[in-house]
Amino acid sequence: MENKIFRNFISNKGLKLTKERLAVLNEIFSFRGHFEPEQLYLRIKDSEIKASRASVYRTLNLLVESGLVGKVARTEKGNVYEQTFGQEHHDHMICDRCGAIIEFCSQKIENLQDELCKKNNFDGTSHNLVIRGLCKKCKRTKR
Amino acid sequence: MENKIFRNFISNKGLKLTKERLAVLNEIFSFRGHFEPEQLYLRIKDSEIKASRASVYRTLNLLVESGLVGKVARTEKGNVYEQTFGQEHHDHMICDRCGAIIEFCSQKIENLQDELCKKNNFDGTSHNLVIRGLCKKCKRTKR
DNA sequence: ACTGCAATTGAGACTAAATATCAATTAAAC
DNA sequence: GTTTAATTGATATTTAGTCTCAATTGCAGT
Repeated sequence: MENKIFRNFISNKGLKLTKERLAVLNEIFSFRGHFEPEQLYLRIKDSEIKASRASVYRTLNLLVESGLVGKVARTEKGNVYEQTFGQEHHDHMICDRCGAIIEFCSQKIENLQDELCKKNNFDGTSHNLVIRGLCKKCKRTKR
Repeated sequence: MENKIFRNFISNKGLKLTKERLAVLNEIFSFRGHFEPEQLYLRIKDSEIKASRASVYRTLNLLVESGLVGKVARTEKGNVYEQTFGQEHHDHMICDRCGAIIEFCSQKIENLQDELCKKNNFDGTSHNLVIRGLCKKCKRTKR
């Protein structure tokens, strides 16, 4: 399914469907959860159909543009991504010490956002909410 | 006022109140709005009491720790900061077409976030909410 | 299937933000 | 004033991500 969407996206943009791009797509959709580009590259480097670090980064940008992948956040260490196709919307809490990511969703917050958009005459299409602080574990071992 | 808070913070941590640290503090509180470390360094480099790039970065971290300065976001180019002392908290809507930035604040959303943190045993210290879409003007002139 | 060609790849160079190093300096406690 | 640990600054280092460019490859047209 994501495969079809990607083919469509590529073709609409007049780009080429290369094995490297498919390798990146498949690797990302072979698991669930968050990932960083470098990790992704290391996985692909050891897989059947390989792709270089440059191609991984390039494809990642295409996938974000296509809507199949989303940028969760930019941390001290770099970008964190996740697949967005077929996933329910959710927001994130990120631990500043250990980097743990907690997902949550709140229909109430969504509703309030819609309300605020109306009030400001803004046609909202997406949003990104990140709460930072210390996770359960880290707040126990302060400092 | 921020001066006093900073002196307190420094003294409580058993650190030294150096002219370089004061130079950074004063430079930041001499204007309002967002800023990037490099810009800040360039301003300080040309001011009366100078500080090196390294000291600017080091002091910036101290100021964030003290709560006088907040990290607004981490962009592709680096961190963006703002003074937080004496400023009201706000979130942003960003227009995908013209880049317009609309500030808004909602106590209801803040409260819901606090609630969610409690529920997840998360010690939230800051949050960042960005809503993207089309602003008033741009949604009128659709495509 | 063959051809032509623009898009793509990969290895490594490059960029830029931020941190680390360490000898010289300095704030501040006594 | 002396002592001492914290701080500074010039520079080296790190690291995520982009750029370069010759070699390769997908694909449209025939």
